[in-house]
Amino acid sequence: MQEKKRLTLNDVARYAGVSRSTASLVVRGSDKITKETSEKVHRAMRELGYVYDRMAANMRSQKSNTVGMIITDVGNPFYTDFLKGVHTSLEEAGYTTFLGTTYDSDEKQRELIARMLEHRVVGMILCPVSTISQETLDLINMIDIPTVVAVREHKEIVHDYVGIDYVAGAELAVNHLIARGHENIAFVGGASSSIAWQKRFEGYALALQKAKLPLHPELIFETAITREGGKLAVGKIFMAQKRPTAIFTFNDLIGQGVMIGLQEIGIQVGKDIAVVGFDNTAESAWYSPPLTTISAFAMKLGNEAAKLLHERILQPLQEQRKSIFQPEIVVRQSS
Amino acid sequence: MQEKKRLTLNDVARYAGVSRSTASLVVRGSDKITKETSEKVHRAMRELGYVYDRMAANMRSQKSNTVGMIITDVGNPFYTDFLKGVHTSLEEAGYTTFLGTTYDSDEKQRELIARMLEHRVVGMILCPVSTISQETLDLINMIDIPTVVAVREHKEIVHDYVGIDYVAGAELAVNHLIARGHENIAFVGGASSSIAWQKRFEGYALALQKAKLPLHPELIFETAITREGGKLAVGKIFMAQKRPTAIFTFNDLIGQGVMIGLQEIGIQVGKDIAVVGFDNTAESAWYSPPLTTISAFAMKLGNEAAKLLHERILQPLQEQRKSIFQPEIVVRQSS
DNA sequence: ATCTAAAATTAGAACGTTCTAACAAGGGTA
DNA sequence: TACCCTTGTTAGAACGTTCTAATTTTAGAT
Repeated sequence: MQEKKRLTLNDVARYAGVSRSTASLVVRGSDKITKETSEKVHRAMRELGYVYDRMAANMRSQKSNTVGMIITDVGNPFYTDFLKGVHTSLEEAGYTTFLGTTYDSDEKQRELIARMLEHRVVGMILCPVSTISQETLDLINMIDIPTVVAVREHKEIVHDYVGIDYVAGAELAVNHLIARGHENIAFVGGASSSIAWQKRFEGYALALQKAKLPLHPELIFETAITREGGKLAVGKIFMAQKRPTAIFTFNDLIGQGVMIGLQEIGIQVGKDIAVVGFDNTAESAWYSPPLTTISAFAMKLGNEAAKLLHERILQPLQEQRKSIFQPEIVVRQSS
Repeated sequence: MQEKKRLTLNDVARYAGVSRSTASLVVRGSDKITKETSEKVHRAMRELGYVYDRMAANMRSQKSNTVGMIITDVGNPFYTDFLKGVHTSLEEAGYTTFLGTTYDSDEKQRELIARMLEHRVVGMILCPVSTISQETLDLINMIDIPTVVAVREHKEIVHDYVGIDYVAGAELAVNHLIARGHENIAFVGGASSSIAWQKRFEGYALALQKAKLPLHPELIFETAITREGGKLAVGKIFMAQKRPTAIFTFNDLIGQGVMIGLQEIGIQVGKDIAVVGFDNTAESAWYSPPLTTISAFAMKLGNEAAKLLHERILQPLQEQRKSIFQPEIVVRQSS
């Protein structure tokens, strides 16, 4: 089995009758090269079937055009929307992206960050896991390349941040329900240990307080962040003494699960009970009834994250930036 | 602004009092290294904050652990399920993955393949766009690294293939509807120019033929492959003289759109009319009514693609393999 | 002590590109 | 003619690692 040697710029140059340096300038599209030389070299590349070795180039020039993108879960529509936003923007700007998924594991996240750094990415977009250990926090703050943290804020992290105002979003949702005349509003889903939960809870409590309504702790239900979790919660909700007339859920996924659970026991969503979600993932418009929700602009968020990253790569020394979107409520038939 | 020089293995070696070669062996976990030396070096790395340069390593050793993954659309749940399968399996096997999305553009696909090759990926998983130009076909067949083509088969492509038997799947769906007593079964969605459509159509026609039922061309509707497309089709379906009592859709996305469209005009899915989808994406179980569908095992498909790729990387010279899953029907309330 | 084989370490070339600085060719000016 | 400037091209070092082959150290046997 004879090893066929890899074609290098040297081979191309020899074939075209120029020096390797010249060939190198040609592949990089330098304007110091005559048209004829350029054509000669391009023809040689074509005829030999040359493939540029970007790794060698990157290693020599100490540059790269790859960025790392670490998200939580490709199964969660919010993150896929976000991913889509990031990825299309980055691609437009000419970057190639490494994908990493943590599945909310702190250790996995550390591992992925390390790996991205070893690959000499030129920047990183990071959706942190929900509960970060001190060790990981230190690692994140030690990252010395442009990095944008997205979706989950953490005040001790020094990098740029892109996210939405969860407190305002939750307030918006609960205000909407209050305006519809509801007084017993449940808050369903998520884990109270995560910052994302705490922010939403803050908005929930704030809205009740401003409307001078009591906060009933027995109307707070924690669940797994899946449709299944939402569906299972329905049973618990109707076990409680205090029956809610409206439900605000941690996100759309859970909202959808709750709606299904309710329908299964014969409760009509939008009529017997109101449900409001959070995230505005694409599917929510397509449920029956369509789910009222708080738009988190996942894709726009992704675009913005990519934009911030790109700008920081071009200008690494600017001060920390935070880009926080104001959520909007999308009223549909579920409430 | 003083440039701080990058830390290299040389620095680590000097600090630890060994040679660079030894340090190199340590980072690679060679068993020829004494425990003490290894510890010395590791301590040095930790204390200096050394970051391994995998690109330099890859370039010297002419190896790499990155693979390219080119899919059509992160917005399509089938592909995200598939992506999840591929990605988790690859990660498990120790690869780092580049993500590329074509949005079904032939040119974009060519561009992405070229870029992946330049990055010296060690293998590639490719979901081809629906209509491939000859130029792209040639490019794909010229790829000289392990490559697995997934989801869309193309008989002229020489690489390994992972997919499902679309003909059998469509037949399964239509048989199910026939068994339920339906005779006028519409086939809705997709573009007849794509192979994916033709295969499904073949199964659709075959099932009708075997049941000695006539095929009504006026019951075939092409649409965009989105929920919107499915919803819009509903109007057209009821404009036709021949009213179907059952609808087989190109995929779940369209099936979901069709269901919503039907419900909006007051038709009860599962009672007045039956709908069967294709793909079995996670959402379909969560619609109301839950959508009967053909399971394409998107995630399993992804796992299998990753497995085939891994095996071919380890053994490049084996003959072409095709792994074709037999679909299964998942009967739910929509039919 | 001496020899030998095995084990651990090392020097220096190599990977395929880019970078630096130097060189050659041509054209304008004095 | 000599000089300089500009434009295009090039030789050889450099990037940070691994590889090959050689060297040193260690351990066991005599």
